[in-house]
Amino acid sequence: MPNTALIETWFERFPSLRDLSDQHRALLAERVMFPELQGGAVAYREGWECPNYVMCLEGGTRSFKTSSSGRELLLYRVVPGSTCVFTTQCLLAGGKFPAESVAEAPTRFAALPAATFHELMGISPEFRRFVLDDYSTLLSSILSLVDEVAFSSLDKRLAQRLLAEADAEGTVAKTHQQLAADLGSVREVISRQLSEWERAGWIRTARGSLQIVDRRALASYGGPKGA
Amino acid sequence: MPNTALIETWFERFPSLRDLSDQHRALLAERVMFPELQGGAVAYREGWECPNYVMCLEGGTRSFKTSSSGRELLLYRVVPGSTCVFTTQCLLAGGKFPAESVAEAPTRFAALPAATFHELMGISPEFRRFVLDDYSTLLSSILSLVDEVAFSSLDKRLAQRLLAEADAEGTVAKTHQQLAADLGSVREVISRQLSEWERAGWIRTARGSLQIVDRRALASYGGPKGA
DNA sequence: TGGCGTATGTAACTTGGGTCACGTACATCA
DNA sequence: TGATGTACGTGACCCAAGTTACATACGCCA
Repeated sequence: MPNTALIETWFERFPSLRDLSDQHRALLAERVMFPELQGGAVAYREGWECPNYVMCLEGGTRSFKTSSSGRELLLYRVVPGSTCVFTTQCLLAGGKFPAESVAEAPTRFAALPAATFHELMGISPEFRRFVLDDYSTLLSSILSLVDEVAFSSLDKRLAQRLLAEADAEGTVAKTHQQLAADLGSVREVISRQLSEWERAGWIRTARGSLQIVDRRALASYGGPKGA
Repeated sequence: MPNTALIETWFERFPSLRDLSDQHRALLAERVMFPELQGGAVAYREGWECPNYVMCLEGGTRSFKTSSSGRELLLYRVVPGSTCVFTTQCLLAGGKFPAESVAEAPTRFAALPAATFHELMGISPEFRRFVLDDYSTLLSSILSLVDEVAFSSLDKRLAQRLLAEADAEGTVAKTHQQLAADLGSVREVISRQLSEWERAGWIRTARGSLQIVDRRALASYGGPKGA
C-alpha cells in the first residue's frame, strides 16, 4: 500500500473523518485517490462534470467567476483541511461545476468517487454531518458575498479584504492585480485606492506585497456600515 | 383531526413526500403544523432563529437582502410547492436566518419542528433527497445571482427579469418600485429604462403593470453576453 | 367632482469605478 | 550592466446608475 502515509495525512487534516465507524473509514481508505495539481493548473472549468468529492490536503485552489470582459471575482478559497464545496454542489445537484477553479500552489487532494460519496451519504451519519457542515458554511459565505457585491462600495470591500489577508505582522503578500481579481475589479482602481491610503499613512506598499500600518483605521473604514 | 384536509393538500403540493415510508409519513403528519401569514407580514428578519423547516402551500414569500440605504435585492421567492430554503440553511448550519423574508400574499405553510427535521434527515433517505435537492438548487441560483450582480449591467438584468416575470400574454404585473426592489436598484432608474424601451416600441406601460410587445428584442438585449 | 394616495415621467446633477494610455521602478538573468 | 518582464503610479476620460427635485397622472372614495 503506497497510500498509507497519504491516508494518515488525510485523516490528520480532516479529524472529523475519524468519527466514522471503522467499517466506513475502511471504505474511504479503499476507494480514495490522491491526485495532484501543479501550481497554476486549472482544476475545474465552468460546466465540467464532477466525478469526485474533493478534499484538500496541501496547497490550495481559488474558485471564481469570470465576466465576459475577463474580470474575475473570488467566490471562495479551498485550503488544506477544507473541501472543494463546489464538488459537493455538483454531486448533490447532479449538475456541472458552477465556476472556475485554479490551483494557487502545488496541490494535493483526496478524491472520493461519486458512487462512494453517495453511498456514504446514505449509510454514515458522521460523513453526512461532515459534508453538510461544509456545505452550509459555503452557502452562508456566498450570501455574504452577494450582500457585499450588491451593496458595498469597492473601497470598503478592499479594506476588509486587506485585513482578512494580512498575516500576524500585517503583511499582505499579494499584488494589486491579485487583489483586483479577488474583488472583481481591475488593477488601476486598486492601485488608486491603495496610494490614497499610503498617503494617509494607513499602509506601506512594496513590490508584490504591502504592509498594514493602521489596522484600526482600515477596520473602521470598511467595517461598520458608515464611512 | 382538523388537519386531515391540510395534510392532504400538503402531500399534493409536495408529491415527493409520498415516496417516504408509511412510518416516516406518519411521523410527518403527527408533527407538522400549519401556520399562516397575512399578506405583507414579515416571516423572518435577518438574524432570527429558525425553529422549523418550512414548506409553502399557498401564497408565497420573497426573501431579500436590504442595504444600509434601504435598497432591496431579491434572493429568491418561495412559492407553493417549494420550501423556504433559508430555513434549511439555518437548520443545517445551526445558524440564524440569513436574510429577510416577507409574505407577498396571504400564505399558508407546513412547518416541521427542527427536531423532527433532523430525525428524518437521519432515518429517511427519501426525505434527505427531497431536502438536499431543494437546497442544492438554491445554491445554484444564488451563484447565478452573484454572477449577475457582479458582472451584468442593470438594463440587461431588467430585460431578463421582465421576461421571467411575464405571463403567457406578456403581461408583467408589477410596479416600477417592485421591479427596482427585485433588482437591488431604485425606481427612477427602472422608469428611465422602461420609458426608453417604450419609445422603442418594445413594451407598453400602464399603471401597476406593463405589457411586453417585442419579446425577441428584450431577449436578445438581455440574453447573450453582447449588447 | 374634488381631493388624496399611489404610481409614473423626467430633467439635472453627482459619483464610483472601469477604461485608456502612458511612464516609471524593480528584479532577474544573461 | 544592459535587456526584458513584471509590478506599480497616475492622469484623463467616460459611462452607468444613484440622488434630488418636481411635475403629472390615474383611480377611487367621500
